[in-house]
Amino acid sequence: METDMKDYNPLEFEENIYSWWEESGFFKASDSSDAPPYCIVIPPPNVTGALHMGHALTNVIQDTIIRWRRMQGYNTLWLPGTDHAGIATQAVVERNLRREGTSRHELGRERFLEEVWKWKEQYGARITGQLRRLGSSLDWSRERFTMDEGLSNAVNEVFVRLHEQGLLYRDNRLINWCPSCRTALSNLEVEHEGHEGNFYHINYPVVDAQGNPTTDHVTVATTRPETMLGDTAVAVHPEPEKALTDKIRKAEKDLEGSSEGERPEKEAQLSALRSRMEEPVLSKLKWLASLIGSSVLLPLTGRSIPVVGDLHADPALGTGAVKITPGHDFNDFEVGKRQQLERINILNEDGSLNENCGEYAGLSVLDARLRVVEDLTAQGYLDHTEPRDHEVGHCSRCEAVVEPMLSLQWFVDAKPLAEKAVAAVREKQTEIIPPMWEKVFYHWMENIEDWCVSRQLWWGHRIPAWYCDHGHITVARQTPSCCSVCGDASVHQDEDVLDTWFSSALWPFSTLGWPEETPALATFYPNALMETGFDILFFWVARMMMMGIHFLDEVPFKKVFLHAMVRDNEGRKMSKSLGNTIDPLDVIAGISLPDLLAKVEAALPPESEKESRKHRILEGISKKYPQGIEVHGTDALRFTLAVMAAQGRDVKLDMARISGYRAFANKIWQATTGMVLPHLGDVRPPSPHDWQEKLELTDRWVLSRLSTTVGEVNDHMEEFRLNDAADSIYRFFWHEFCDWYLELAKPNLYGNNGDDAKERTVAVLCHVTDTFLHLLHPFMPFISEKLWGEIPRAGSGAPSLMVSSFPARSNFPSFPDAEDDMEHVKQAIMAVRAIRGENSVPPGSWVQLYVHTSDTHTRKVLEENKAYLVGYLTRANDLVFTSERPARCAASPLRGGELFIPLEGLVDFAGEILRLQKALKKSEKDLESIEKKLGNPAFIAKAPPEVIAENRARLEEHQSRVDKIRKSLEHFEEMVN
RNA sequence: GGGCGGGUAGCUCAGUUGGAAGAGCAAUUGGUUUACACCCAAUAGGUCACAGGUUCGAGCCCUGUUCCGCCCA
Repeated sequence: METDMKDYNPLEFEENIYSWWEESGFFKASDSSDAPPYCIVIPPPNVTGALHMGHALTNVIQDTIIRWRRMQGYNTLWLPGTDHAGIATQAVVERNLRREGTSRHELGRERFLEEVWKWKEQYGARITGQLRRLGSSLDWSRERFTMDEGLSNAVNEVFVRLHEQGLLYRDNRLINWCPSCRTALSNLEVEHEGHEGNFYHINYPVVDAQGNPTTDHVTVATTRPETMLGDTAVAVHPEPEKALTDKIRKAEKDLEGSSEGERPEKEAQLSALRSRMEEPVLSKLKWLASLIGSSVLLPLTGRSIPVVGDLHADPALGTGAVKITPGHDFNDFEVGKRQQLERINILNEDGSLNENCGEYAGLSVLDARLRVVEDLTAQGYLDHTEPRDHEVGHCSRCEAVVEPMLSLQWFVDAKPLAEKAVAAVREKQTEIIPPMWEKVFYHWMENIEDWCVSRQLWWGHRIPAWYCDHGHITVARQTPSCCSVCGDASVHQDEDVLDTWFSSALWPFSTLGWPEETPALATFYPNALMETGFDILFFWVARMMMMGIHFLDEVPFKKVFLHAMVRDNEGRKMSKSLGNTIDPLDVIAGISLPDLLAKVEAALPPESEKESRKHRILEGISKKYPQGIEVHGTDALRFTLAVMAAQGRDVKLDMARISGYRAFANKIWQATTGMVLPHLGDVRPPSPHDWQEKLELTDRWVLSRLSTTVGEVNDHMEEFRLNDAADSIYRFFWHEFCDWYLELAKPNLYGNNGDDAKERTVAVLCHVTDTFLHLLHPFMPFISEKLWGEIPRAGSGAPSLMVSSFPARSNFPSFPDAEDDMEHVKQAIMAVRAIRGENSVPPGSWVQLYVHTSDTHTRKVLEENKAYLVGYLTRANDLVFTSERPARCAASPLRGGELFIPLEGLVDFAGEILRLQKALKKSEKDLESIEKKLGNPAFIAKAPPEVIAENRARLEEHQSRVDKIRKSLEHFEEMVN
């Protein structure tokens, strides 16, 4: 061994190894292999972002699965790429332009797009760099970007075909509008949040046949009084009495079937309903119904608007009358369609009030709200106000309040597409893991609404639709020379682009060459797996399913594995504006506190540039990482994330946990470089199979444990239980191989047990290490590759661990008898250690061991392994088998015997008495519970025989333990007296 | 309002058809014996949120209560 391998320093070799893998072409998949295909396409990260821990988690899970499958002999393809992320990217570049004192409008479309491409090149490279640093074995020769030519063709093709099939249309409808991004959004891009607000009750005077206000009025209530400027009707229920009667009947039935706990609430609901049937409420509702067909005066505007009868007005709620604003409310829009009401748009694109609002034009929504309320009060129209929380939609990108607005946009008719996707999951053509997400998937898909796909942006796939001066639409794959309807040559293309998710929906097949019939597509579609966070189940998975099935008649992937969200250690979602995102690279390579602070500050979005908030965020970081972040290496981070892959919804990241697994990596390094490699020559030692006849108990034991571990790892991986696989690996290596086998091997390696013993032990060490490194590789690719490279092997082997064969269960023997016998040896050693520890026997002093046993097998095992029971592990100089209890001894029960250590002269006996009393108490408690169980006739009658037998054996064992400890205590008591 | 997930050791979390409560970190005591102090040995620490139920047997299944979180409307 060279000296530079003395310490585990991951930064010294991780990057070099990655470059070597990549240059050697080990990541490349084949389009023409006989091996079974296994393909994962990466969920493309946002090109202008930087990867955070969430991305690290998803990539580590995918890479671990891919590496395992590759080693199993699959033709694996893990396809990399990035997403152009329309709104997000455009916003970042625009912000940068503002800083430079210009804007996209000043630059013009073409030059602006050049700027965005520059950003894309710069930040795209940063992301692929991060992916490489995480060890991701991606086939970089197939890297894709959603706006590549091929993928753009796929987008056009899909747009045109959907249009031809009548599944994509243009319409003037109510959409979600972000006044800050100045674009339409889909429902999914709006996040709802509760806000404190007021419920304003406003009186609309009834007008007579001549159009003059009367003294009567209809009261409506709203949390958004400014929208009244766009009201075009007031709706009331045409048959309030009947509606209430139906509701009461239903509530009564509901009450009958409800549980004790629900009862009070249901009773309250029922009595509230009944009170609506009492006077004067009922008369008031009936009077409202009688107004249908007449009109009310809309205050502040001078307009008269009709009173319409519509079931949307609920006689059980409020005044029974509701204002209708078809231009700015989704429910009202539907009422407006039914009642053929006028739609008035009251907003400009920037969210201010437009010319339809008279004197309020130009005000922001919030200012208008204040002014409207002020004027209503002054003019006596405001009945009263009460506080009320209401839901407000926010843009998921910029957090601005989203406004429902009338707009001409493109929509996908999603229902028919969704039906096929639901069927595919029901029929298990695609399996969702964990299965609890199936329900969520079904619920969303079965209630899916049309998808608004046009965006008023410049960055993205320009909509392949052209308009002529006569208002005709031409949708085409190539730029048309004239209108397809009237032949007019004056056609111009739609200015808008498509929703980013429109192109990501095609990702599982557009990346493989579709619509061309490529060999890659034939080989790797459907993909084997889609692995991603549950938060984009709808954005990605659902839409990929819809598009994949629709255009290729086959599901895009056979399995969907959804992992948890990474949160900070307070359980908050990682977000740049909170400043709690961690760059995985900083965990890998470490970062000083000043550097970390500078980095976080630079990443904070401009909204956080307020000093106080910024200060708070930075202070939090200083508190959480007072020393910055230490070096952990990629392998430690990967192992931690793999262990955390099990969690359902949240992963709270704990730096101490990562350090713990770095210690594991160090342990692997130390054991391999310090205990295994130094004993290997230039030639690989023979396999333990060649030593079959001469294998000792300890050898057979460790080989058997290894075999079990191999089986467990494979089984857990099949079920996507990465955490259990990682745990098996960890426990075997540290707590079985290192804690026991390596220690037990020392007499053979360093002592005078002869060449055979040494060579045999080296053979086992080499074999176990080699196999273990294979198991470890998918989880810790770097350290495993590095150490494996140091083991001598025959010339014809694989060039790299990553392309060698993963161990299968059948390759190794299992020795159940050795595992059982080994327990005798371990038990005896642990007993000596416990006695020494608990009695504070001076570490330097040597003791004598006595074992009393009448069981011949126990005696044989201990005798044969006597060499391990004495010596440095126990600091015992001899072991003597005795038929009698020696005097003045500490004692410990063994299975099938008892162990004694004379304490005379070493310590006083008080400690030993205390120790025995504690042990007795524990054993008695165990014994009692087993006796109780076996004493129960029902247990004997009904429990399976093997469970009964197991408990009988335990009873016997505990009984004997208790007897032995009691005798020892008696012995001491006699002695003391 | 509808739905989902969670409450297990001081902390972060495992616990796969119900059959002896686990890991890591932290803690206490002792230890540099020739792989490792990123270590070794020993020890302590849990009414598995609460209340019922099913069962021979419940952390796990059922019902209810409560607290936390998320999603949808």
